[in-house]
Formats: sequence, structure tokens, C-alpha cells
Amino acid sequence: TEHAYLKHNFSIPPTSAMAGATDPYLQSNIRMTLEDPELWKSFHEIGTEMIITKPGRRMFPHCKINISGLVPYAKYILLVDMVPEDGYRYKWNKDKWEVAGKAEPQPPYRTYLHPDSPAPGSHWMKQAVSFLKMKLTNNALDQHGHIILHSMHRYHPRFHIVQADDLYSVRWSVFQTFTFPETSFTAVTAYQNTKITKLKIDNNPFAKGFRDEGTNSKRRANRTSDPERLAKRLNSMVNDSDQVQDSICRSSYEGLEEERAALKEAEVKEERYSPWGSASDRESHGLGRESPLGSDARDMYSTEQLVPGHSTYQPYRFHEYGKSPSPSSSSSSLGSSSSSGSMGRSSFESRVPDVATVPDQDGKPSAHEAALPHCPPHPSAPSQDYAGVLNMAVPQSKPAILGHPLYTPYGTEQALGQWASGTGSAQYPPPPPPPPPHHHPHHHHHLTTDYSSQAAHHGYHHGNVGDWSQYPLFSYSCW
DNA sequence: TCCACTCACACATTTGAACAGT
DNA sequence: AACTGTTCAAATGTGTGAGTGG
Repeated sequence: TEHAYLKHNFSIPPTSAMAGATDPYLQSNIRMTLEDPELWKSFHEIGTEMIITKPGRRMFPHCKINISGLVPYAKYILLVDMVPEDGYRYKWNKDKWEVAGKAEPQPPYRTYLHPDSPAPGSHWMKQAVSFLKMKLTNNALDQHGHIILHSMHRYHPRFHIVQADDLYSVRWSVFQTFTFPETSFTAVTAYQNTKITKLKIDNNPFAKGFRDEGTNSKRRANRTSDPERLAKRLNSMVNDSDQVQDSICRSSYEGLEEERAALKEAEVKEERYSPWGSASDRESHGLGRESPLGSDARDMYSTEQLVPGHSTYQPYRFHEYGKSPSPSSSSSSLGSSSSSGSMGRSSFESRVPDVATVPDQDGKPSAHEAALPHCPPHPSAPSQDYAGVLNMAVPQSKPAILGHPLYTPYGTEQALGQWASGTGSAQYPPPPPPPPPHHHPHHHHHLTTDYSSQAAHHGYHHGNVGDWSQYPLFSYSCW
């Protein structure tokens, strides 16, 4: 199958455009495909739910991607963050999801850094890259660096590829972001839709024990009636529940997996810009969105160029994306002159946020986590300032891999919740009044309407762009 | 009563240290 | 010494379903 990803190149100034024709960097043609898209789609059709727990829970299906088009010898950093699908809170009623009200204020925003980062393009491309160790939590006070989400809210992961030699230069680098419509999900503390439960059990090896229905009920009989257990439980309740001792965090090296499943087509939206820029700014209009024609048709849009938007939301923008993904641009492009106005990066402000380290389990400062200040305002909480502490959720990794030490702490400042108009699967009917102006029930919308679009793009966007355009995705700080 | 959330649990896979063999 | 392969116990990852608390 062919890749149905949408490729959005940057729109570059005329003068640079010519350079782009010959400059391999400008010619960057990074492609990302989601592994196991069929599995994702089977979940998506029902309405994917991801369990979030206090100690942190992995996702299933796991986020695993294939990348191509990177410069083999250039170094890249891979990041993942979760973006709100809309500004609503949902509830499961009977057999379907319904809007239950406005979304809760955005919790501390965190970004997961792939433990192999930074690594050369050849490393990322040689095999599928998995984010198996990434965990989701509903604990806003989480000390392990997991991604914090609200239960009963919808999100979807974004994958960022940053060309940077080390974590310190991330802020100066060019980002390319990809999203896959079928990866959207509703965060829950307990499964709501039994169909999802069944799919999980049928596909997740760890849930294998639940496949034999006959033994389940019997095996747990009298579990809670045992006095000893009750005492134990009581005791545990007395202890501070916040002291989660899970060892989760010490995730070990998350290597690239050998197995390389056949790639199925996956819709990908790619953005080249600084995630710190506002999503709305990037909103593009309608490319491929809602295409009833399927991937083939969407491919026609693959040449569409998105222009990084001019950011309208000023604060906390870290830097601008360089117009050129060239290595040099990663550290200097921003500056200034080089990128021209068409990118609108002018609104990006370089800023070094306060950084707070997040201790890992040993109590030592986590080498991989840094809390960054600034939580983008949430549409539903317009007055909220950027005072939130943001963390880069970085699992420990084996430093030896590829000889690329993981530079420790660096943080991300984050971002914001974007309440892009969404993608909705059938299970998510458009929010009731007052619904967002452009909430599309069809998941294909996701593809183009989301954050990926660049605001400046041709000047037209969705009606609700304004709502979320002011929220930068996130920013990083370096120590 | 309702319902989102928490917890200990049984059972599954994965990890990684220790060891053996080449 | 450097690798590779084998064990196997500990660590981890699952959904369950009763219980909690607002």
C-alpha cells in the first residue's frame, strides 16, 4: 500500500526556494508511517479508550512509527505529546459517548522524549521506533514525568522530529510534526465501552489471562472478604497515595524493535514548524480534510505547502522555526535574518524558562526530566497564565546506545492545549451546543484541520481557529 | 442513587542478572 | 577477553470488580 501521508513542506521565501531545490536539507522529505495501522483503526472505529492511572499506564495499541527521509548522519530527537481533541469533557451513557461539559483546565503539560534521542537519522530509520515506555497518568502531581491527562477527555498523540545535535539545541531546531487520525483516544480511569475492553484483551499479550472467561470470576471469589486483605487495604489507604513507588519510571532503554511490520498506509499530517508556534496559526485549510476519496485522494494534497504561521500568541514562544531544516538552521536559523517573514516566526520569542528538575525514583534529579514552567492557557480557562510547570517526560535510557548520551535535563515548556476542531469518530458526535464551529465528525478531518495546519497558510482557516490559535504547543528550555 | 475513581489481585510477558559454553 | 546462548526469578504490564467517596 502506498503511504497516504500528507506532506507539508514549508513555504519558503522565493529566494530560498531556489536554494531548496538543490539543498538536500531543504529537500527534506521526511515521511512517517504508523505501524500496525489496522489495529489502530479497529480501535478507532469503536472509539479508542486509554486507561490512565495514578502510577501511569502504557498505551495500547502502542505508539510505533516508521520514519524515512531523514539525513542519515544528522542527529534528531523524537518527541511525543498529547493534544486535546476539543474543549469538552465526555461521559459514557448507555452505549455511546456524550459531551458532559467543558473540558477541565489543562493539567501540567508534558512531552515524552524518546530515550534514544538524540540519534542519527540512520538510527531512526533502520527500524520501527516504538514509544512503548511512554505512560499516561491522571495524577496532576505525578513525579515520574509521565504524560498527564484528564480522564473522560479526548486526545491524540503528536510525533515530533527535531533535527538537533543535542537536547540543548532543540529550541533552535526545526520541528516536523506528524499525527495519525486513528490514534485519537479518550482517556479513562476504567473502560467504558466493553467492545474496547474485549479488543484490548484479544490483542494485548499482558491481558491474555483474561481471555479465558470461565476462570475469571472463580479466581477472584472472596478476594475482598478476606480480613487480612481488608486490613491491608485499609492500611494502604492510610498511606499517602501520592508516594507512588512504582518503578515504572525507570524505564529501561527502549530500543527499536526488530520486527518490522508491514506498513500500511497511514494518514499523516506533517508539519514543519516549531511546535511552539500556535497550532491555529498553522491551521491550513482543508487540505485533504474530509476527503471521501481516501488516501489516494489525500495524496494529491501531499504537495501542499504549509506555512508556519505567524504566531499570534506571543508569550512563550521559544523560537522560530528556521525555514530551512538544515543543520545549521537548527542552531542559528532563528535568528533572524535568515528566515524571512513568510514564516511569521517573528512572533517567536526566545525565552529561557525556569526549570525545575523532577527527581526520579532514586531521588536523584532525573537526568531526563526537567520541569518547565509555562502551561499554555486552555481555551476553557482563558485566564490561566503560563505559570504551570511543564515537564519533559523522559524515561531513563541506556546511555550507551549508539554512543549518544542522553543529555539530561532539559525541559520543555509547554504548551497548550489545543482545542482543534476535531476528528471525531462515530462514537463522538459533534458536541452539543454550543459546538465548535467546525467540529467534524469524520475522522479524516483530523488530518488537516488539526494543529498541523499552519495559520498563515493562505489565510483561511476554520472558524474556531481563533479559539485555539493562541495556544502554542510547547516550548523547551535548555539549561 | 449515580458514577468516576482506586486498589489488590491473578495471571500474563518482559527484563536482566548469573551462568555456561564457545 | 569477548561473545553468544540459557535459565529463571524478579519486575512489569493487564483487566477485574468490589469498594470508596463525592
